[in-house]
Amino acid sequence: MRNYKFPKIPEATIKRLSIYHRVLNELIHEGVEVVSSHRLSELTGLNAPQIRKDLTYFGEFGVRGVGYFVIHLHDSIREILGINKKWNVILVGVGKLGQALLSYENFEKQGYHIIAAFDTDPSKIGKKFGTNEIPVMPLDNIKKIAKEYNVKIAIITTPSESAQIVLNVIEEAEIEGVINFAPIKLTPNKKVTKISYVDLVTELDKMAFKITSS
Amino acid sequence: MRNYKFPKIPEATIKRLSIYHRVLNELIHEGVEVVSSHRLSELTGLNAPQIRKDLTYFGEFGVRGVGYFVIHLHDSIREILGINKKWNVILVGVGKLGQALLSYENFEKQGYHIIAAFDTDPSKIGKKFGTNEIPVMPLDNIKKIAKEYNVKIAIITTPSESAQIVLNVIEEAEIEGVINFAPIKLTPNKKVTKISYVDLVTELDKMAFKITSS
DNA sequence: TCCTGTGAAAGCGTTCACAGCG
DNA sequence: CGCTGTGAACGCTTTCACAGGA
Repeated sequence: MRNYKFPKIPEATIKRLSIYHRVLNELIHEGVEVVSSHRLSELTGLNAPQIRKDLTYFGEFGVRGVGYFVIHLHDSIREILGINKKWNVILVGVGKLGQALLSYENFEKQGYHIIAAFDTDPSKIGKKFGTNEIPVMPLDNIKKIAKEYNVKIAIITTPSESAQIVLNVIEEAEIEGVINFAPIKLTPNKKVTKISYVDLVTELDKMAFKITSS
Repeated sequence: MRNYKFPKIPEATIKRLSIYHRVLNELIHEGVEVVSSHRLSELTGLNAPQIRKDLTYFGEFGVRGVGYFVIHLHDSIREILGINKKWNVILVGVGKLGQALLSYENFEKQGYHIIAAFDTDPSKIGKKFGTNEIPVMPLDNIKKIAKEYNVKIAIITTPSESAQIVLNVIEEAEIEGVINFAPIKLTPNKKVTKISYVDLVTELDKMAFKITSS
């Protein structure tokens, strides 16, 4: 397997790769075989030199005078992002938002399989959610399940008060990546732990500012 | 009212202001009266000069040798972001994710009031969701409700296929800001329309990359 | 002395013009 | 000729060291 530990890839480039990947998916379904950076620009709203630059961080995927072969580029991006294989994921905090994510079909479509959910509420344990019938278990089981299913990513959708404790448990289970929906800063105990934040109120605040200041 | 149309405020600064605001909220509840940029740094994980710089884009809020008065800074940020008043918001697309957001209490707490939800599914129309009993209406009502309640922000949680059509309707209703959860690029018809994207699969893709490449 | 405010420098990401090649 | 690949320039954001003031 190729080593993609390049030194200076902008975080924003990775985000855009994910978007190219989605668009290429659609092009494949439409039967399109070749696409230019200009066409990708139209489809994504990003500009063409940006797209070319992003791609060349990882190699030369295009053909000069022609463009990019859709399937080849799609596969290459999958390999780069590491999504050419299934990822088993767990979710902690089966409130409304957690339940919504357990039913979110795009995760499964993109190869993210939520293998189990966890909650402290006894009335939720044993229940199943989503079309995949994802079972809810007590937090004690996280370590066992994570080992058994090689889980590397966890989603936290607990209230803010519980999120740090949950993170501790998650790190105990050797899970490396956490997507945190709780609006609170988490402090990892291990250096390897990667935490990303999805902050819904912040999104609204940014929008409020834009409207107010325009 | 002061005019905050400053020329060169980084987008990232606005996001951080939202975070400072949240932390200041907590400090107020703890009865803390004064806070230094160093302490804010600990609480947010951002570094202290960054915090000072962010704040001085908008004025001088601190006292040298002392720090920032929590309540004063909190109020100032509210005014800057434009969240010193209630915002009426609508949500379009009452699927699982939409329903979860209709029940998301942090919106209401922060002054974002979802006034109504909209869907094309007749079986959903007339129902009410969330603790605030938010009613679901047909899309035809968007314009009327938006006018009546002075709605400036809409949240789109429809499937990708419907999102562009919904945006068109939203723009008809003179709504300026859209937070789009559908994983598709939307093309606004008006220059004033502001669109922000919350892309859950992209978050997972970024995490997959980080883990794979580490 | 302490902590904020800030200009200047460094660092980083994007844009551009064109070189390179089918 | 067309479209990719890319070094260099540009512009934006963060960092830093210290000036400024209670």
